[in-house]
Amino acid sequence: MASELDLSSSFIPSLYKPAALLPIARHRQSLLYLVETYPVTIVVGQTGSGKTTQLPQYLDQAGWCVDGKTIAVTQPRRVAATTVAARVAEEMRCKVGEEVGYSIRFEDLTSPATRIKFLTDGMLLREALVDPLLSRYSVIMVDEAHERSLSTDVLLGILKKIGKKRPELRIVISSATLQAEDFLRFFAGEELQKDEDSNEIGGSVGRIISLEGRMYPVDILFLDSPAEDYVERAVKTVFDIHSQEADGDILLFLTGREEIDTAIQLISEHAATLRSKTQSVLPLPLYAGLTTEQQLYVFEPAPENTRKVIVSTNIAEASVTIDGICYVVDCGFAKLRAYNPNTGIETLTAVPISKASATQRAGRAGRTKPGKCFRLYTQQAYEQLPDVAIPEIQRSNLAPVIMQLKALGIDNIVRFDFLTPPPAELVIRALELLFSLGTIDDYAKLTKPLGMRMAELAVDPMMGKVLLSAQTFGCLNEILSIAAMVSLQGSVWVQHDSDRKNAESMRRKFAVEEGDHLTYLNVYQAFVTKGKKDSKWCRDNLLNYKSLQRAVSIRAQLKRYLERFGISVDENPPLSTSRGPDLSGQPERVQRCLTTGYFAHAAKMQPDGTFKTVSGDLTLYAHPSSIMFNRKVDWVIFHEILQTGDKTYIRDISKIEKSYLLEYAPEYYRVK
DNA sequence: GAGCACTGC
Repeated sequence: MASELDLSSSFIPSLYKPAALLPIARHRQSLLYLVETYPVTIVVGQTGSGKTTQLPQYLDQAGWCVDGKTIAVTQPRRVAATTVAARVAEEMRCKVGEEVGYSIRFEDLTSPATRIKFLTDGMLLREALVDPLLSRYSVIMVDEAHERSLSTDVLLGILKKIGKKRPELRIVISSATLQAEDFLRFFAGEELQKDEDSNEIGGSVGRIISLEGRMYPVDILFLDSPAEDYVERAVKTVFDIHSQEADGDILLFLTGREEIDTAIQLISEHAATLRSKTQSVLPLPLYAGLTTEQQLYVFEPAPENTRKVIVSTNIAEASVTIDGICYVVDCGFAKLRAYNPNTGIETLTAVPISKASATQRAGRAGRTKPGKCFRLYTQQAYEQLPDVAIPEIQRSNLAPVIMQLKALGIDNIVRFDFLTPPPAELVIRALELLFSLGTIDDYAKLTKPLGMRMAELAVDPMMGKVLLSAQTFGCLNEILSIAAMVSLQGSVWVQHDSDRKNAESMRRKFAVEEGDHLTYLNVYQAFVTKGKKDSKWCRDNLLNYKSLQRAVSIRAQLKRYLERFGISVDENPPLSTSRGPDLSGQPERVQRCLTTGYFAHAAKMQPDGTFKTVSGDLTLYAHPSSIMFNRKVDWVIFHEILQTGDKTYIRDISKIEKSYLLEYAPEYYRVK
């Protein structure tokens, strides 16, 4: 899993530049002046400018942490928060957790001495639940804001609100060039003016400052005419580079696992035909679905006389940085998730990337010396790409976001100041779901205590409702484990293409007739008892050790929340599933309890083995990863619905009785 | 018979 890919400690030395030599050092005085003078500073800085590591230290030295205040620096990713903290701590000659610390879910390495704190932007939002004005921070720097992640966008809206109430608070936004003015305009509102003489933009609210990066030039090359098959064309390009260009590794961007496997295969086949005298080629896959060990190969130096060709998804665009890349081959596409508010279905499809993405991909070739980027599309096609991708907030299921905003005291979602407002249909759909779950009332206010508690739990609203119903069904212990397993999002089993049959029989060992949820419960129970939390036991059973460890942490955290609500968890009653002795009708309780949250995700199996939604207008397929794949059932509820290619799949499926739907969602199913 | 990338005290 990418989130567990923690390689940076071994790579810090190569990234090290003496701080005084970083381009940002020349701008120290101007930066401090801007932060001193204006509430908002937009820092445009390329890779290697040192903004993330140096600016917080300048601010600390300039006195922004006197009287016990802290500087917060947010990151969209956990790995970034921990590794940047480690580097800054080293520069400040302290241990992580002393003057410099970080805070991410399950790990809080901060202390009363901490003056610079790195944290995920999601984490800062959680802090705002307890401290709505984020009063302990004198400066809040939002790094990588141009990525426009869901939580970054929510955070920016919240910060604008807080800024009005705390004029002394300083907000620093780090952004790519393309969006800097949008950010400033957002914070400045109508007050922003453009000075035609100096071409400077600003007002009393803020200013933009640009820092040069430490990048080498990258030559961009386009195709003369469009490629018919970009995977084939990519492989041809790789070998053209190999035979005609100087030493240096190649990074090839494709959209997904299937394309990557095909390309690796083609490259291996062709490489075998090369004359033995020439330098050889080593193709390596990189995508989030690989295990950590498999991902680590891309960081190892290639053997002598060997050129690495890393074939990667978008993960190498921003999340994973590999040194030594001199050539980038860019297919021009990426798979993106989108949410259809009319059907409530998520889609995962390959779409053309933005100009900003294309620039970011090309930049991956210029980290160690001048490089080249081969774009597998025409310059004309490039000109037609959108400047930036549609932000997540405009293409996501907003139920969790709206629940969070309401918990932060923002009840009027329509009037909330978003950087880019989400489409009305998304907001309406989310409000409808929250209302049907009992999270909000007729006035769209969070209900007490249900809605308030759901917002505090770190799970999506449907599962939150299930957790908060579990006590009345007498299956809280089981639901806690199930909720933790479902939040692993499919990473319970490791995937091996080689022995698909074996994988299937391993899965069957844990399979439960009632469906995926109780199967997960079985796996979890086996892991904490028989498996003794043992990595070898996991390997033998093709289970993902790191994921299951994570499930243990998530479960413990959820349990702590529930106990804080006064809901006690009895760990003792014996578990029973259809595999074990059925002592108390426990599977049925779990099935009933799941229905209280997932009634809107119900489907009925047809004679041909496909499923139909309650309204009957959609044909759904059980995802092949489900225990319900190729099985006979009647009614089911499911966790997720996802359209890929021309089929719509449901995942994490459990059997229910039709009567449960009417019993637990009478309003929702009133007329049917 | 199959899946882009992230995240939550």
